[in-house]
Amino acid sequence: MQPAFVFTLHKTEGAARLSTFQTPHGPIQMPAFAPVGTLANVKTLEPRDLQAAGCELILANTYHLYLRPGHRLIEKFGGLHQFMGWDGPILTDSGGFQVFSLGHQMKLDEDGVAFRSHIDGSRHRFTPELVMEIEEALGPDIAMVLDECANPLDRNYLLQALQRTHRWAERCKNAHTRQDQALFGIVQGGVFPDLRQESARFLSELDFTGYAIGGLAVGETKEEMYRTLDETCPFVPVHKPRYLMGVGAPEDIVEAVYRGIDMFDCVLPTRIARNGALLTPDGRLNIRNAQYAEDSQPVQQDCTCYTCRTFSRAYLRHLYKAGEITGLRLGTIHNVHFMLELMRQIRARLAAGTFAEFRTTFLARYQMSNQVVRHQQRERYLAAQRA
RNA sequence: GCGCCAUUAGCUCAAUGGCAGAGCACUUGAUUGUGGAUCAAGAGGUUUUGGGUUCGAGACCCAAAUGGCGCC
Repeated sequence: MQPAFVFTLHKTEGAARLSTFQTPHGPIQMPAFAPVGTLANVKTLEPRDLQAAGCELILANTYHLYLRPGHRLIEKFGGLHQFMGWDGPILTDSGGFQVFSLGHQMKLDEDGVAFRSHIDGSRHRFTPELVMEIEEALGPDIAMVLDECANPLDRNYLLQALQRTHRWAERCKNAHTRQDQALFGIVQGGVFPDLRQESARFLSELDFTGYAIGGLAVGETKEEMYRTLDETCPFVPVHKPRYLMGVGAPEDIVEAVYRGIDMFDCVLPTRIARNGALLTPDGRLNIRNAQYAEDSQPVQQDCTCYTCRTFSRAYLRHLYKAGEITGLRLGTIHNVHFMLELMRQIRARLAAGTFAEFRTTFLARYQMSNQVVRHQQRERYLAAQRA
């Protein structure tokens, strides 16, 4: 019988990897980016929009869906894929992160975590076993273990939290039964190389289908995050997918691929789209800025997304200023397309063996533009205003 | 025609005769295992006009303008 999950490493360039991860709902070309659809919905988008952007993986959330509408209800509808009308691969986060960031009156002990709902204050308790039950009911292709995402700089606390997270990982592994669902472990340890390596070693022995690096992009500097990846990736299994949770910004993704990461999820592109920040190769563009009021160009000149093929910056700005929901949707369509196009370029460059060069030129253009080009644009705009 | 009330930032409104402010709107930032939220910073004033009282007036007095209400 054919195994449900096959990870194929096609090529490497330095630490960077070009690969494919086969799932029951299709292959995921890696490095991959997963837009976040916490509530079984990528905000403002529909499955056909995601398909149009070339999306091969989306993320949903155990904590949120357990609270509302409930995992048993989703199970009755045949699982997440059928419930939300998306037949591509889905990953669910375990809810660990959300309990710590959203839940009220959280109480941790060896057995699990008690918390109150951020929606209605009702009392709940997550254990590794319950979270596995919920994720199996939700039915994503990839489930995540319950972990604790602690302050990455608090070494004393991390020491204790790490042991518990490891015991929870083991319990998740033992409780997980679905063969058509992959279970990923989550390496923790903050910014400390010895803790990360200990975590990677411990989890490697449990033989998960894939490995996530958690607890980053939560308060440490970018330099600390990159250094932590340098010191962690060599210690996770080579022939398994590597997933950097919660990252990220375009520059972070390029840097993380360079250090050996295969997959990402992040709310950033969709969230900032709803606030008018649109991604371009020349850096972020805030479509609400006054300088775009009469700008007839598309958001991004060479972009093939529906938004850029169809509408001017002036029209988008108008929609945002007027609070029209279509603006949020068109902005989200563009940002998701931008991220997935970035991943396609990364894969093409890895295939061609020119990723290192791409990293340099992409970052130079993306970051320089933030400081220089946009400053010049702004100066020109202000000069025009004075005239 | 007479009487009463009102007039302060783009809008809605504060401000014992003693430094002219807030909310919204506007201009910029921020946003990393979702937050259409929120946060941070900034700009914005001949207090309707003209006189007067006072050491000092957005406030008190006189007149005008504009708006609202009431009564012949």
